[in-house]
Amino acid sequence: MMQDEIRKGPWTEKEDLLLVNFVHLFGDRRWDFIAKVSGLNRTGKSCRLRWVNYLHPGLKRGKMTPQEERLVLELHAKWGNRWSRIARNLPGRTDNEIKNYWRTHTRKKAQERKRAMSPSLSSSNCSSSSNTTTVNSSPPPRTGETSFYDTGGLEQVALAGKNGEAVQGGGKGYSTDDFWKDIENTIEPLCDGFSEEGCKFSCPSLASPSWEYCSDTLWSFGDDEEGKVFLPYDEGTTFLTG
DNA sequence: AAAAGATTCAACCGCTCGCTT
DNA sequence: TAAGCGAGCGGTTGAATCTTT
Repeated sequence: MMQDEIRKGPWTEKEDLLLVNFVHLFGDRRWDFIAKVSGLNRTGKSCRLRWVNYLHPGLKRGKMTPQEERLVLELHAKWGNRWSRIARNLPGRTDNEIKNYWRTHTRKKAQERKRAMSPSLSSSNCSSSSNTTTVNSSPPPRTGETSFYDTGGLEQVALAGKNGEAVQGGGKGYSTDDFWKDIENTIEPLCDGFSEEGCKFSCPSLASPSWEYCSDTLWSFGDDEEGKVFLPYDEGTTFLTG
């Protein structure tokens, strides 16, 4: 078969599209298999990570909302560094994202504390109670919160996939929704006549932006204990687990 | 306008867990 | 029951981007 030089490092748009297609064909479980048959020259692990952290259609990108921040703090206080567990209670957020957020958050706090302690020992600053919900630090406004993919980059890739080559920039006004519809269209021909028992996707369901579908993946709730969590997510959408 | 420093985020690594044979 | 394999998780790192001087 192909030269099996395992690729590492950043993913290209082409690889992304390829991966998305194959995940839709074979499901998001058999990563090793997908890695092999796709010809990506990536490890299954790498494919999974890319999918989970970046390509998954249910992902919310961009800044954490204050509610999410609060929830992260609360859950972290409860569970510690169980990022995936915490992530399960924040639909659209990945463990990696939360982990990164937490790191940033704690570092910032540490710095604040240091600053508060060193110069004048200002006693007024009692905000640094170990890990409770005193959140004064929403992440700094990152202008240009839009990445290539935020601005429809991946969508463009999808289109590119259709047209056979990459499209640069300017993917405005093209929603994630549209993207997944596109993907659907892109891969439908592939699905046709391909009956792999592992292909648990019926293509038409792909476009669903909400992807509650994920019964057994990313954001399945209530796998445990005090799992009843109110999620202040999305115009009043309330998830109750248990 | 350029350089330096700080921050964020994507990706890799190693370990553990769970399923299958 | 034990061994092997694949998937998932948490920690860590390095590149890219943004902010400040």
